[in-house]
Amino acid sequence: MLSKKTKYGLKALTYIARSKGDLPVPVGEIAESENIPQKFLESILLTLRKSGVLGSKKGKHGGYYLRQEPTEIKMTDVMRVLEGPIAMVPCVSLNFYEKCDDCPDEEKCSVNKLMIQVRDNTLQVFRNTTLADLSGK
Amino acid sequence: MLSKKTKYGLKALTYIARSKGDLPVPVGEIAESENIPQKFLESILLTLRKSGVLGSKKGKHGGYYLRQEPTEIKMTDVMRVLEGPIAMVPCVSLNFYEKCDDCPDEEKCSVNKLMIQVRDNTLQVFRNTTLADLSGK
DNA sequence: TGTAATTCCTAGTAAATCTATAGGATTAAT
DNA sequence: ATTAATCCTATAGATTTACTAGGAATTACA
Repeated sequence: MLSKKTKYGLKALTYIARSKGDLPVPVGEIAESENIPQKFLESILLTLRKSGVLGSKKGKHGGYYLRQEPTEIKMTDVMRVLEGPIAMVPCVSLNFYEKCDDCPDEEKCSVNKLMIQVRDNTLQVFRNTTLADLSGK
Repeated sequence: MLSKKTKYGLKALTYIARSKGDLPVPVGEIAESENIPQKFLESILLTLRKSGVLGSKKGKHGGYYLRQEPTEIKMTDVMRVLEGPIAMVPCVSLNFYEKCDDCPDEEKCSVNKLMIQVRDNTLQVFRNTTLADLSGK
């Protein structure tokens, strides 16, 4: 299941991508428009900023803005920041690999084989989708 | 992330599919061989039985057995029993659909569109994979 | 210079979910 | 009878999720 954090994050990014003008977008505006608890959204946008997806400006007329064009912002990156590993098991994760403590031999593990397929298919979707696709730009 | 319940369940099913002979397979044997806590595995196999994937026989020489050929047991069914919805958001689930309480219009929701693609790709894998593929039979 | 509007940061908390464990009742083979 | 299994209910500890609280720091602008 997708966490609310990720869902809210994606909606907020979409909102920012669609917003007109050069002014950074304040959290309050996004929260109200997208029905997201403001304080929660604050913390989400903060992690997106720390990961380099968003930039921010403090103070009056401050807010958040995209650091790249929507066409350059890939879902693989966004999803990894918000949701964590794309793979369903760590032993199949490209960016967050971990060996299973049960499983003596990954090569022979039936779950491993199945989850590699799922990972590859999901990855294909996220690699071929950018924020521009989400926001219709 | 895949729950341990699902992971253990898949491993157990694979083990049963690979086991020779007509005798039902006792939980203790699977638990030991696959490094799964026995009591936990008991409850997992119980839900697989209640859902119709497994049959069981009580008492001495009892245990669990497949109710269909491995080639007939699809991952879509097994995953739905063990893990629940295949979709990452309820508003995109075929078998467990629920409207989002935030989102006023699904048609216009960027998350919705993206998750439909992920769902379809994942579904394709699970529909084309049976227990026979996992167990190498 | 002061005030309002914003991000930034740390901490905490209530609820849900996950991962089991406990203890026995029931059933069947020998 | 004894032994070896499944079946059933309850519960407990750990982790994660989804927030909330409170205020410090920064900036625009009157």
